[in-house]
Amino acid sequence: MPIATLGALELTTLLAVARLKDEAYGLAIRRDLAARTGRDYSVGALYTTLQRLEDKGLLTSRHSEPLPIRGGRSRRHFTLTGAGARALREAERHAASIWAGIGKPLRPRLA
Amino acid sequence: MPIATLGALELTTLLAVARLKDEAYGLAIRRDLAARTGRDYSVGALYTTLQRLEDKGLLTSRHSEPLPIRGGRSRRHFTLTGAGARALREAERHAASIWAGIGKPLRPRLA
DNA sequence: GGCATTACTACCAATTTGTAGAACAAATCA
DNA sequence: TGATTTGTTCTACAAATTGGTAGTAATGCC
Repeated sequence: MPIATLGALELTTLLAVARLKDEAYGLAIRRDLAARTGRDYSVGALYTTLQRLEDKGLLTSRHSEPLPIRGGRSRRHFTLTGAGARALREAERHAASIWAGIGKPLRPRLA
Repeated sequence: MPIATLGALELTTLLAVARLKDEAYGLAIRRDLAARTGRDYSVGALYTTLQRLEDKGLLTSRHSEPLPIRGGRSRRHFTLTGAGARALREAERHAASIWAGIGKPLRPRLA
């Protein structure tokens, strides 16, 4: 069996969680995804993915206290686990590896 | 219509073709993939992918003359099309976008 | 209380992706 | 000629990932 390789949406989602830190809950992640990728992922697609990432041990979640704002119900906050961080480093290495040796015009600047 | 997003193997394959240039034919691509990714893709997986990429118009192929070496039968050589190059640039932008804002600690040695 | 808003769950459908591996083809070598 | 090497084609499938819909829950506002 392969080394549990991440799907495209899984990687994007994991990165969104890493980026959003304390603000990493479902709908915020969904907004981040939309902004980054230019497309809307359905609510179902997102939560399915988050759940799968948690099942794989790359994320954990906890429910927050409700907030005193309109619609401020409890949010499910996600955090990277150690394995999640490792998976990202692994993904990074993989990206660097497959892009290596590709000429400037086609090469990404991951700065 | 979204610009037919590339699968993981499709992207890796496309990059291998870009890198190998004149030496981009089936089995050489397969060796490159193995070296880059650390895993062996089956012959079927590779040619299926190459065929898909050609169907999508991202690659073209032509058969070479046989070579005067042992087992030197005609090879099917692949080249990037304009659309293929564009797809790579698109993939590059996408990668840059999803990785943007991710702190150094998660992206250790990025070439 | 009733409504709009924000958020998550459950369940299911469908597409995409990757796989195996045998068969076929053509070349040199002995 | 027959063995060996390199290379491609085919087919049919298995599994993983992604996408969608509808429903439920909690909150403040009026």
